[in-house]
Amino acid sequence: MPKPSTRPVSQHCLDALALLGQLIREARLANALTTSDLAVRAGISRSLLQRIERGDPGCSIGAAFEAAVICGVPLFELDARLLSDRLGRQKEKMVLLPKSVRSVSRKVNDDF
Amino acid sequence: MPKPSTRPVSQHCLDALALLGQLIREARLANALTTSDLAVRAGISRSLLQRIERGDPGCSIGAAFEAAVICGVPLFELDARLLSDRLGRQKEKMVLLPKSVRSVSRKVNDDF
DNA sequence: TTTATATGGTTTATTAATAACTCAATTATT
DNA sequence: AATAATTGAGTTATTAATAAACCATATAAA
Repeated sequence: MPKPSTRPVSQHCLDALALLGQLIREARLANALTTSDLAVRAGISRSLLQRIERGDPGCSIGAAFEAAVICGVPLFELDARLLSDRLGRQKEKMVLLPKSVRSVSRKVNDDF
Repeated sequence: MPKPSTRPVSQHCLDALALLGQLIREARLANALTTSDLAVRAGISRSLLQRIERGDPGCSIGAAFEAAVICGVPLFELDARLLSDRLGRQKEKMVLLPKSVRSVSRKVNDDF
């Protein structure tokens, strides 16, 4: 028996997870899919899909996103057509950013 | 040594995961946070944060969302202020939906 | 109302994620 | 160019997620 997860999660994060779960459930019903149907299509178990719809933070993000994608829940308000384009533009932006950061105050001069 | 995950994940899903990871990384750098900094604030290990930024589908959704929230990546294009409101409205919508669905063709009459 | 199906909530064995560490390579600053 | 810090990637022990049962309840259709 696995111990229940003890990782602290902020309320805002729990809210976002709950919303995603509800959106998936709503989209599933709108497409007239049973939990079993969607689980099979997503390649996951029905019990895992139930936890995803409940907004369980312990689910793998791959499973949750797959379920969302299959029943048409837009991730980041982007549809499939725009996603790859945005990925490319994002990469270009990243090139302009520093590869790493340093602490602003790194050595205090206190020999006086 | 745990076997590598074998769950199939669609390309669209992988793209969405990669985008989220890049957005988190960009936001982290914009806030001048090291991977260690953000990991500590999110209550996760640095190695897990690295996987999240890489878009690994096996990460827990709670860990990924927490990291995103902390460095200000908007989930579902919603900020914290609007999220709880939308959660409420979503619940109201759900009440109007059927609680379960049935297969359309459920019994074929083939005794003739 | 009856019947068949979907769902919610358990349990347990198996599988994979996670934390903590190490080390090499990059990167930013002086 | 030298130095110090960040990052990337790999390893292993521990912990938790997942799949697959099961059953009770709720739900939709006849």
